[in-house]
Amino acid sequence: MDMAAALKRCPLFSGLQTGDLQMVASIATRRTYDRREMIFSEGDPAKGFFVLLSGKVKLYKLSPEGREQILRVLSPGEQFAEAAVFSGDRYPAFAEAMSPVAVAYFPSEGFLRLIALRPELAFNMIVALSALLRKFNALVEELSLKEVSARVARYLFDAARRSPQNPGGPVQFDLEVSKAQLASRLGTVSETLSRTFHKMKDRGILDVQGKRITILDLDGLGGLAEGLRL
Amino acid sequence: MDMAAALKRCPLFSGLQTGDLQMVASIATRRTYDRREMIFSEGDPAKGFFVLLSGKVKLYKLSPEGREQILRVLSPGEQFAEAAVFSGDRYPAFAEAMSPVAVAYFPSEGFLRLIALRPELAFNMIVALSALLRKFNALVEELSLKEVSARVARYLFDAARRSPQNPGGPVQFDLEVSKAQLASRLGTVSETLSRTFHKMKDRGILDVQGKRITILDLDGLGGLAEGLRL
DNA sequence: CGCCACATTGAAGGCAGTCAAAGGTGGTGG
DNA sequence: CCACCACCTTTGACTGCCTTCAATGTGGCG
Repeated sequence: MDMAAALKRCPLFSGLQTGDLQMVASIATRRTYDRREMIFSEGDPAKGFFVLLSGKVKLYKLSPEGREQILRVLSPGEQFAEAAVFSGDRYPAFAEAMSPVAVAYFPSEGFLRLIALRPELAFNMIVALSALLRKFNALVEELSLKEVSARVARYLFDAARRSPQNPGGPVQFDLEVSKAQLASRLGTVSETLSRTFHKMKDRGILDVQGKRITILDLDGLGGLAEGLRL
Repeated sequence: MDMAAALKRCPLFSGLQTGDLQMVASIATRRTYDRREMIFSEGDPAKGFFVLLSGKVKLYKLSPEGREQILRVLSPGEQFAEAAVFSGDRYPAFAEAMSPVAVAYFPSEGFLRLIALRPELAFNMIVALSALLRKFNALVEELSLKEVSARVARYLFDAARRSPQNPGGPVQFDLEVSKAQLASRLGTVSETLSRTFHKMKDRGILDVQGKRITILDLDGLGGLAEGLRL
C-alpha cells in the first residue's frame, strides 16, 4: 500500500522518518466514499479521526430547520475530527463527501500510542489544532460581526490574494465550490448571495460569469470587507 | 513565590511533578491588571501566552461599528492565547480584565523548550486545544444557526445544569456577568436580550429578578434551545 | 440625595431568510 | 446532434427578527 507516501504530504506527519511513516500507515485504514456519502454524522460515537487522501469533504452543522452551515471544506492532506480523539466522544458535526473520496482512518487508541512514542507527532498536532483554532476564530468573527456583503467581500478578497496573480490585468479566479455551498460557508443562503453579487456588479466592484469572478475594484472590495455598506 | 502552587490547579499542568512545576513556574512572569485594563489587543505581536491566576478575563472581537462579540469569559486556572504560541504571530482578539486580575505569562520560546522536555505537557496542551475547539464549534453553531431566543435558552439550560441543584425546588442561579455582557456573549445586544427574557417570563418558562434566574419550566426551556419558536 | 451604570420599554426601519417560479447549465441517452 | 432531466442559479414579493435610536426606569454607592 502506498498510504505511507500519501501521508507524507500531510502536515501532521511532516518531519517523520520513512520508518515512522510506515508505522503510522500501519495503524491507519483506508476507506472510500462516493459523492454525497456521509463519513460521519453529528452525534456519532467518535473512535478515531481522518486524514483526507483524495477528493473534497465538507464539515457542516444543521439548524433545527435544516439550514446548513459549512465549517470547513477540506482538501487532500488535511485531517479532520482530530479533536474527537482527545476531547469528547461524539463527532460534533456532519462530514460528507463532496466528490469520490479516499481517507485514512486512525483509531484513537492506536494514534495515542503513536503520539507517546513520537513527540514530534504531538507537536505537529498542536500546531494543526492551533491553526484550526485561528480559523474558527475568524469564522466566529465573520458570522457574528459582519453583514453578508462584508463576509462575501472578505471571502473574495482572500480568494483574490491566493489566486495566481495576473500581472497588469484584473484579478480573476474561479469559485472552488458551487454558489449554494459558498453561501452556506458564509452563513447565508444562495438567494442572498446571488443578490449580493448583483449589487457588487452594479457598483462596478466585480464581474461574475458562472464560477468565474473578475475583481474590477480591489480597493472597493477591501472597503466592503472592512465593514463599509454596500 | 507560590506561583507553582497556583499553576498546579491548572489542567494544563496536571500530572506534573512538583519539581517540574517549579521549572514551569521559573519560566513564567506574574503580571497584574486592574479592572478594564487591556491585557492585549487584537493585532498585537504575540510572544507568549497566559494562565489566569485570579479574577475574570474576557476575550472578544470588535465589529467595524464597535459591537463586541465575546469569545470566552475565563475563570482562574484557564489559559488563553495558547494558539498564538504555535500559529501566527498576532493575537487574534482583545483580552480585557473584567476585575482585578493576576496572570502568569509564558514567553513562547521558554514554553517550547519546556514542551520538548516534558511530553505530558504537549499532551495536556493537545487536550486543552481540543476542548477549546469544541467550544468554538458550538459557538459557531449557535451564532449561525439559531435565533436569539434559542441561544438564550441554550445558555440558561447549560447554566442550570451546571448550577448546584436544589433538590425538589425549582432550579435557580445567578448570572455570572451583566446582561449586557451576556448579550454580547450570545451575539446580540442588551435590548434584545431584555425582550427575550420578558417573553420567556410571559410564557411561564422562567423568572428574572436582577441577576437571579429561576427556571420554572425546564422542558420548555429545552424545547426553545432545540429551536422551537418563542 | 443625586449620580452613574445598568436595564427596560417603545417605535421605526432594514437586512436577510423564506416561498415560489422562472431561467440557465451540464450531462446523459436516444 | 438533439432532447430531456436534474441541479443550480436568479429574480420577485413578502415577512419577520433583530438592531438602532431614544427615553424612561432602577438600584447601588458615595
